[in-house]
Amino acid sequence: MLDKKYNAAEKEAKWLNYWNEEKIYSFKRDDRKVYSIDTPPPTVNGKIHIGHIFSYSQAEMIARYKRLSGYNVFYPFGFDDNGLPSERLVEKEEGKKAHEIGREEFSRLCYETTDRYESEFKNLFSRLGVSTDWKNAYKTVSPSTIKISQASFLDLVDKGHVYHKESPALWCNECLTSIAQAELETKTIKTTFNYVKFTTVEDGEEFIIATTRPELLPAIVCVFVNPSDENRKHLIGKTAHIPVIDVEVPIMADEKVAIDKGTGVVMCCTFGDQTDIEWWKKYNLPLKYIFTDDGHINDTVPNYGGLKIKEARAKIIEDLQNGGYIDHIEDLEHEVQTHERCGHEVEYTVMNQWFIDIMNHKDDFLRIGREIKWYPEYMFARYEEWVNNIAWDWCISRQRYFGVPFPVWYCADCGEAIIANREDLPVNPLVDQPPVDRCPKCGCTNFVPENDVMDTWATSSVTPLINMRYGEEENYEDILKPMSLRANASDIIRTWDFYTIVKSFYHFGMRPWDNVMISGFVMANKGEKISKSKSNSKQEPLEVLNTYSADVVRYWAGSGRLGTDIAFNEETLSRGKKLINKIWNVAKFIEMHLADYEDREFTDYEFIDRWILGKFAIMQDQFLRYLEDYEIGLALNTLEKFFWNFCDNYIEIVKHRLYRPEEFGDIKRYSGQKTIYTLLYRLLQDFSIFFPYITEEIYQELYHQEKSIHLTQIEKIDFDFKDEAVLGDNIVDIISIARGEKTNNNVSLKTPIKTLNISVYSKLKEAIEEAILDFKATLFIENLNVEETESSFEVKSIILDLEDNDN
RNA sequence: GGGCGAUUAGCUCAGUUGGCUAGAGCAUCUGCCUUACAAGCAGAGGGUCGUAGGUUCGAGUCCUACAUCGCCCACCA
Repeated sequence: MLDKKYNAAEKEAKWLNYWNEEKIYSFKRDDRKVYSIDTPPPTVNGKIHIGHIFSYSQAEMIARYKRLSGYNVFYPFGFDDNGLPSERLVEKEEGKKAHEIGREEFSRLCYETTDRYESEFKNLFSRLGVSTDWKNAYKTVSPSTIKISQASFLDLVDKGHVYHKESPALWCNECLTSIAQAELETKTIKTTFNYVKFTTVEDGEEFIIATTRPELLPAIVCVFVNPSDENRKHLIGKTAHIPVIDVEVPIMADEKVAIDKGTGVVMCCTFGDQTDIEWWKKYNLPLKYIFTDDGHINDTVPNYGGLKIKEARAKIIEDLQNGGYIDHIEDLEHEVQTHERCGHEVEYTVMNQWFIDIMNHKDDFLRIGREIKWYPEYMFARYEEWVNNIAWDWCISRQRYFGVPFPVWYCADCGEAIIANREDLPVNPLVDQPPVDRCPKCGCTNFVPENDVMDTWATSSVTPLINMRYGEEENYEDILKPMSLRANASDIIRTWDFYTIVKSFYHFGMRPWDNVMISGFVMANKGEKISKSKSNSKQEPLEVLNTYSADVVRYWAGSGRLGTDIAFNEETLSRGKKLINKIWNVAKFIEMHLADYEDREFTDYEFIDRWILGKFAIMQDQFLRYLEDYEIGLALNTLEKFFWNFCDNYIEIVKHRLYRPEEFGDIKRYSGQKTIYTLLYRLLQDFSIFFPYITEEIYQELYHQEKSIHLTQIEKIDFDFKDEAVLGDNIVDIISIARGEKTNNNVSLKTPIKTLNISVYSKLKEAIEEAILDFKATLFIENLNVEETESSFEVKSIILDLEDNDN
């Protein structure tokens, strides 16, 4: 027997435990088709926020849908505990910087801390009802993952897509590491635009350069004007004298200078921005690098050495002003590039870095991107735009500690890079010996290890390889190449999706997955994104789960259109709560009427039963079509709408027949029983995608043919009652009008109708005659007069038995 | 500046390839204890579908322009 009230907390704990013990979601190879999902390993940086709940739920529902559709679902989970986010977490918890703690101890703390958070994460996601096989869970710093990540590196080395080079790279002087273009976040800051007077050495002509970064004056190597700039092209070929710094640099011509921007004269420093690097390469300019790694001016710079970058800026402006070299200063608000992990402005540095070639294969990445089906389709445009706009190869080395080490040593004499052998992986060059005794180039016997570790994306971009156990003897390469689905939020299209495509193309020459499903964001308030740094997410996932139950939270997470942002909305949650409650109550009602029910072949359905079965068939068709397009929210909406109609109209009509067999006969009652038995089962299956807990509870009480409702399969519909679906709706319309009449008279719906006069088209008349007992019982009709008309229908008059109501 | 999306009832949102009178929930108002459910049920009011043009027999839906909001990118001279 179902309980009178549904106690969500108790039941959810019970079934979660049951699923774990019975291994309901475990993955085993069998002869079914595999549907595989590449799930984002959440970054282990301390907090799961409500946004995770949202986007993971959506992919999870697809896993359940595919399972119900008969697929063998491969749905693993991972934790991204590798790299800078974990390091920052540990630094924050310890209140110390990594270099103060020491490399070895720091790594130990990273492992310990991430382990602790991962078990919390696991509990939270399990609680949410994530139907993953935890046996296949991975971490991005485990030995097996390091092995695969290093193997990926070796494969790319073999294929010539990796190079090691001294090259300008983006540098974060807060995190003390190089970073990749994808890790940049733009930020608006207030600064000043300084108009500095320069002069030509040849004839002392004054010209002005506007700059926001005067501290770069000591790094100036050249001045550019546009060759077609009529007012300034006479400067080309002359020499510029730099005030205060007192150096001379050539004035050159380049088309890239915008005549109307600033003063039309640009200084080129090494390096202030992307264009500087381009010019530096193009014209083979000298290198004057003036910053230290931790954001100071180099000691070699007179007067400014040792100052922080911003201090130097202030001082040089002051010096320029004192010397009369400032024409004027304007306030300016502009966007700067910052490191997304810490929010600090990035600089450029030149050092030895490992790069993956991106620029030479953009066309391939676009082609592969087009082979993948993107849901919603327009998300492909974001990918395409990103690929088209990439300006750098992918710098994968990080001057950090906690991550996948490069399997590389260098010859101490000649610098030749020695790469590990594949069979020795995983290796840590800081501990392990190189695979050769002598440098193959110069023959010396001294080696130094590579200190850098890999970018965290270098590893998370191989999640399909991790999932397929790439390079292992027992692997899933045959079933996961490609995987069926990648699911993630729109913010990591440019990183996770893009880099995974890059790697998959280089390793296998093919797409990593067939489909990509992109979810939107949870907004803190309308139009305000939840920010990692601002922590403006007011809803703690665990608290929300405790308050509303997992099923209800999933109702919220499953609503809305795919790819569309959503706000955390109490109203949606209370609507979900009501729906859950209604499911419970109707199940109780149905259980009550199935006490003597035995399932057997039966085709002699009553008209009203055929109506609701026909309505269900139409709904189910739409429902499944939405799910095929990964439109969870629209599918749920369709299902929900049908369900309320089922409760408020069908059940209200059929209940009389169920309660009073003496009046209607056992066969008519059985028809109703069979209908509610069939439909509740099918509804539970559909709802189980969204509400795994309550559907399991009801299924186990009422049906329990399988070990779990989540192991059942949606069967094809073998009935076709399209005509009844339309005619029945018209009958319901008439019922609604008659109910309205009662309501308008402020009387109970039980009030008898003395006489109901209606006129209806002939087919509807036949239907009403067929459904006459149900119809009359539902409205408490004493006398019914049905007139026939050409088309349409009308309620002519309703005479209520008001006296009866007074009793 | 470039790309993408959004704009529909007081609020949150559906509205599929153009097709009868534009829908739902919440909120508001009016009723109803009805042998599952008052956390319920039955009703009512509420919209010139962002603006202006265009295509069409017909436009919330397609096209163009504009406005507002959001996201991503570029912009450090």
